[in-house]
Amino acid sequence: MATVTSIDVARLAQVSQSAVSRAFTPGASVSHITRTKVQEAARKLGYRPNAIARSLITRRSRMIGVVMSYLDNQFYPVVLERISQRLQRDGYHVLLFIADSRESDAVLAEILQYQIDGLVLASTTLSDALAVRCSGAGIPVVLFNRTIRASRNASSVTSNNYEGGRLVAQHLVDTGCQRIAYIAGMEDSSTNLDRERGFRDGLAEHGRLCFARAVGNYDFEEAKAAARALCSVAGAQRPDAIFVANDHMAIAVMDTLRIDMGLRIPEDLSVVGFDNVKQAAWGSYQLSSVEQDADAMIEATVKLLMEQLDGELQSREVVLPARLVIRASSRKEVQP
Amino acid sequence: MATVTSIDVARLAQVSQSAVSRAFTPGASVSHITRTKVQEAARKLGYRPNAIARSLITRRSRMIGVVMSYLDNQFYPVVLERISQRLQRDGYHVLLFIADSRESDAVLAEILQYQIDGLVLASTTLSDALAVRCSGAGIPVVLFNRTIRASRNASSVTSNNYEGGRLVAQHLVDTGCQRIAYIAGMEDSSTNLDRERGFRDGLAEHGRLCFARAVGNYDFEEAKAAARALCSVAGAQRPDAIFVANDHMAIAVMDTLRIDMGLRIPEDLSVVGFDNVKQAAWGSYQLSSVEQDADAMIEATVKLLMEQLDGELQSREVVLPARLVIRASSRKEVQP
DNA sequence: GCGTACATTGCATACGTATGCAAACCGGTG
DNA sequence: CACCGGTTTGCATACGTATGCAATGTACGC
Repeated sequence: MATVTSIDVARLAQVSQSAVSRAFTPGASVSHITRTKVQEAARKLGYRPNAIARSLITRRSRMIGVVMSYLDNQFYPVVLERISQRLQRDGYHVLLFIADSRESDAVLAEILQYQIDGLVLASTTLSDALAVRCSGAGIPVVLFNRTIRASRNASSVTSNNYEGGRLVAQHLVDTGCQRIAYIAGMEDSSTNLDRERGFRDGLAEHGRLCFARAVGNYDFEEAKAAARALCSVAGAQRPDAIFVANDHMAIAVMDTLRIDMGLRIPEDLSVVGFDNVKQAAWGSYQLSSVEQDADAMIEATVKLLMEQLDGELQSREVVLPARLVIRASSRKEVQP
Repeated sequence: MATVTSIDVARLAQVSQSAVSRAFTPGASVSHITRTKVQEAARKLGYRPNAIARSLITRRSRMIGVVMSYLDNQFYPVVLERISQRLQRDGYHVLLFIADSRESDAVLAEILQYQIDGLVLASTTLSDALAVRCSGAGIPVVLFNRTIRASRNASSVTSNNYEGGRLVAQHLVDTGCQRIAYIAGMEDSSTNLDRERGFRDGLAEHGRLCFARAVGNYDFEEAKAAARALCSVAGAQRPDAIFVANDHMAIAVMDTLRIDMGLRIPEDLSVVGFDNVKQAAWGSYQLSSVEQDADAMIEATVKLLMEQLDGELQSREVVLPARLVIRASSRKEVQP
């Protein structure tokens, strides 16, 4: 019905369609008088420039594809919220894609048809090949909180997962833990690999080995099972510290240990997570955790995108510092 | 660079551009042989139909705008995730908009320029006027988890907030609570109004009045302050039950009561929330809560959108049943 | 008054696809 | 062979905007 175009506005304002277009283009060559005439007419008709048509000709959609999965983990909703706001500030918008099933690569192809100006991949489940393909197709790709092996093909932003893992090892050793275990996320995700490697190296620096290990696949229920598996043994065989690959799982672990198994944290067991999501600070958990600076990561992501939009073709890997936040879920006494 | 169009494909496949278009349109008039020739050529060139150009001519973008704010509240990320998946199944995509600041109405105008086929408003902070304007502009609008006064102008999907509030009152009275308080969300949001009204009516049915009231504005920190305000009084003046307008706040309240104020839940105080987010079931909280059936709400939302896309102009209000899930945060003993 | 530099305007075209219409084709029947 | 119904095809145009280019207008200095 009310599909009013620039031509309608032009007619009413007694100018050419070009003039209307220019009136809505900042910095275009239009006289003040024409611009106001056009704006007046536009207001009268309720005219809104058609972004689709504009995209077609400018070859810029001002849309950024954001791929996520796993919004259960509170880290990601926060990222999504802020990245969206951040992009809005620059006049970009987020075309959201939730990746879950195995066939998501196929479906994501659809989103690429929208001529998005860039792509943020924040999903662990998506194939590396996809990132390579996109970037090969000339669209800027930034991997968020993950990396891929063929790194020449895409930029990435992560926090220093390796160092974070190392800090945790250091902390647990320093506070006198003897049997230090690890609950992994998705085993071949880059975050998990880096965190675990840093953790093991950190232990090795003190001549320690990882006492036990289980896999939670970044899943709440699997993490509970992993905790039970690790701790359903006699006291001397039980870990006295667990590093869990992210907070989402660490919270599941804490609940299981305390409520299902009657263990005290940190008296019987230190627990440390990763991400420092808001829930880690909740009074009932007070979870020690490695902080990822979401704002800095987002700022870096947007910066990388914009650089590549401006033609800087080379991809970069940004690694931001990680910081251990110690709370009440891990012991504090320093070993003499 | 590799901007390969239907014309390129046509040339390679020795057919007209029309044929290419038809080869990619399900149910179009093309011979099998042509279609395969085209697909072959398309594959060879890495051709992907340009959705922008398609939208321009079909006047369907297959994009649905989704407006959210407040992803801290775990209810919304879950909704966003599922609604996105649900729409993807039907070949639609989500253009995300995060509303926060007061000027968001202006920025949202941008999103409307994208010729979105429909709009889901799941943000309490956005003005009613906006929904009316959009719907007036002929684009289907569904309000999710909220309603507006001028309801003829937009469909809405809510759970039965009124009944939910009533159930909570009933439950608290039944379990012998005497001084029943309420912590409100945003005071003029429809969810808060309905929940509170149902709650008060439920109390009134038993000849009770709301014992005390504070406002948390659906904010974590404000909810903590509200809890402190209500409970920093001598025992006999302290509520022995609090209905909190949503789980997000209820968890803040529980932490404050238990940890900052040393109260026991439910022995000293029953706490009941609303939404039944996943965290309510976490072992450390075991929060009794009114369940909103997110899947049913999403299904209804998508159904409404599709109906209106098919030309059914009339708007409808869908109200889905709410159900009280009783856990350990509220007393169980039934009064004789 | 003339020439020049510059700001403003309109014309025409392009972006990549979908689709109405008429032409071409195909197979079968009389 | 002519004819017919049905299918397939290509031509031409449309969607709504941006922009290069030439044309027009404006102001100023000589």
